Amino acid sequence: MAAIKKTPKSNTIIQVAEATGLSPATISRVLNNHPYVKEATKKKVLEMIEKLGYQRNNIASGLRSNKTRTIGLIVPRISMFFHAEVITTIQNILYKHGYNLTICQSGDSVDMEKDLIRALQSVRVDAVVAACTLHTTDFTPFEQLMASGTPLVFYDRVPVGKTSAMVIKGDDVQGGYLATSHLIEIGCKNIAHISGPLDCNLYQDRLKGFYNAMKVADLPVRKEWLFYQELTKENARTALKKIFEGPDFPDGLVADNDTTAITALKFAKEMGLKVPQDLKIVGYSNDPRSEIITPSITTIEQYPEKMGEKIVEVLMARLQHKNLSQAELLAPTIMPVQLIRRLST
Amino acid sequence: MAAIKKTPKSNTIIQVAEATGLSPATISRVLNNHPYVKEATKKKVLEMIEKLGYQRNNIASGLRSNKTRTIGLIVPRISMFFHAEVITTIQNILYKHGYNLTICQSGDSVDMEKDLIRALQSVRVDAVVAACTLHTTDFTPFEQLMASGTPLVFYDRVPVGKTSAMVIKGDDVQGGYLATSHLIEIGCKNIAHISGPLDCNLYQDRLKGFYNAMKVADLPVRKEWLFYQELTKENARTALKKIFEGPDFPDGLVADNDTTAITALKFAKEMGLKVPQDLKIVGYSNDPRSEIITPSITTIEQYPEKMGEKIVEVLMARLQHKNLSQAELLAPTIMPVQLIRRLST
DNA sequence: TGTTTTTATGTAATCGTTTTCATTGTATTT
DNA sequence: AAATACAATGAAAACGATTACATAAAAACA
Repeated sequence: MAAIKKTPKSNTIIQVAEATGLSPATISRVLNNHPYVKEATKKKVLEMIEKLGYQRNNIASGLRSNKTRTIGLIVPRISMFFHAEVITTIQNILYKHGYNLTICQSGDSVDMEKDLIRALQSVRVDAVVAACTLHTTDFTPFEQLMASGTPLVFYDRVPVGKTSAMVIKGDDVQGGYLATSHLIEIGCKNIAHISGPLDCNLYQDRLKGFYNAMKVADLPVRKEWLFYQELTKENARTALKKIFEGPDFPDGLVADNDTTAITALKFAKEMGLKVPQDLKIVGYSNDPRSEIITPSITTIEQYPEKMGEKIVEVLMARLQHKNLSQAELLAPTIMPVQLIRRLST
Repeated sequence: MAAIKKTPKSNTIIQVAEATGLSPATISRVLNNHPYVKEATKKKVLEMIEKLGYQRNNIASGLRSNKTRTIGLIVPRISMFFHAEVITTIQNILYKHGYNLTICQSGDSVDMEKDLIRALQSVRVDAVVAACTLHTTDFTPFEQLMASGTPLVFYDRVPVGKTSAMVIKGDDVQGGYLATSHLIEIGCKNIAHISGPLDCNLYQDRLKGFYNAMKVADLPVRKEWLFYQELTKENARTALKKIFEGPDFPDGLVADNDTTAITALKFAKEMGLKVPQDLKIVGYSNDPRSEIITPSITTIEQYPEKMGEKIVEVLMARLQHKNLSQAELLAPTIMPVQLIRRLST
């Protein structure tokens, strides 16, 4: 006959209260370092907590106080270099502030994203940080989240219209401009551009930057060399095939992510084109792979750590003082980008 | 005079009860699809829930039921390809089971790891999944976690001694063996090995595999070509410098991760050595970079998705039936690995 | 010294569920 | 038709903290 396994009962504030001869309220005050607690009692309580190995139950605490000290984060994929870096920075800083981070991946699925918002809402996170799906055009789930009182900050992939959420984005117009004008400066006259779905602010902006640069240089934009699909390896290949079925070839390519730039590099090699002599390529994001490949790829650095820092800064300001000016809340913060020149150009 | 902003009060089970003329208990039963609820009432309740936009408060639910439907995960870094893949798989499968995942990064710091265990404990996760720090030798924080009743599964980086936790690891002995014997088969006689800290099961095992292969081939192991530092780019460089200051050079290198293999490739290029002619290199983990670099690097595939699936399988078995045999709980599961041959060998 | 203020603590209500127990109604058995 | 089972619901007690309110003790003031 097997012994009945009883779950080891973790001890509570009440155990601590009894052991010290104080009331639960006082223990709670010590835990939350409330000012009105005598130094001696505080010490006594802390010692007892240590002795009993007491661990505050954040679930109970959260229920009563309506604060979970947890931030939810929704991101398309943690395996994307840029996002991994942003997340790590956020997590480290939040940790110092005593907050936990719950990381969720939407996998670029709008439905999943919607589900995740609900899930985070139902665990009552104190705030949400989100980089949207490529295809998120309906922001009502996010609006509902905010309506229920949860602060929300979007980063990188943000709503295109107006929103009452906080917004932190990279300077993608500038990024697109830098990439394109760099190609122009080093002599490209016929530039192709593989961009992403225009639902997404990222690609809208980078495209705008592209057009700006072309206009400044007075170069014509060839529509048949412009693509707006999701930036996967496969899509890159089909786009490249179309571009290089002629009649003439471009001498420069702006790729809106590094995966596409890498694929283009391979494709060029297969076609017997020399990079950078025959074709110059610029990527986007400074993925580690872009540095490692031969030739290394010129790309746009987005400074993910800086963005992570800014996100937490804005978030904490909102969470703590919460008396931010309207202006401060409504104006999107735009983070600088830089061109990293390498051997592909 | 500014309008006082009152937090929008999210509605509760009680609102739903009043709106339907039922008791909170019944609403709760519907929510947990308890069998004893009339089909008609169930329908009525669900409609009202929809209508009111009611959202279950998982904090309250968790407090009462002692189940949060959240799994905690501790991992050194999400930016490591292998872990990112494992995590994504775990998250997707858990999601289907109705569980959330809280992802934490230890940054390979033992102190941080300890803190994270406490943090997860205090949010009362239903279970913890962990890949340890490189330097974790004291497992008492983990033991305490289990003592408090939280199921624990280690994966990849696991305790070396005996543990009552569930363990899922790659076949690193085999991995080390495959890498080494492959080099031997293609003609290497003088093989160097850059491994990691031997505190970690990974490197102990891979080293064991290395020794096994060398022994089978009756090749001598040169201690001055053996390294046990953390596998960073910088450490790889210093190791390589030592190896290649002579008097003679190895013709093969087993690198215990791909970062090291990549660094070795660059180093060889700088030295004017041709890979694979002068030096053959094998890496570990099949990081995407290993495929992209020129020449592409032979490496050991660890099938992260398979491991992720196994982790959830074991976890759910434990969480649901929890009547697993002792044997099943105590025997570590070992996942197969495979050599991916590329141009570096 | 008596009164007021401040500090330190306790009492008890509360957060929103789940769940035990009790109760009612309906079906089944004899 | 009476006795018994079972299905469907409600009432109220948890879960473990926080916190508004009450009270006691100490300090400051008059």
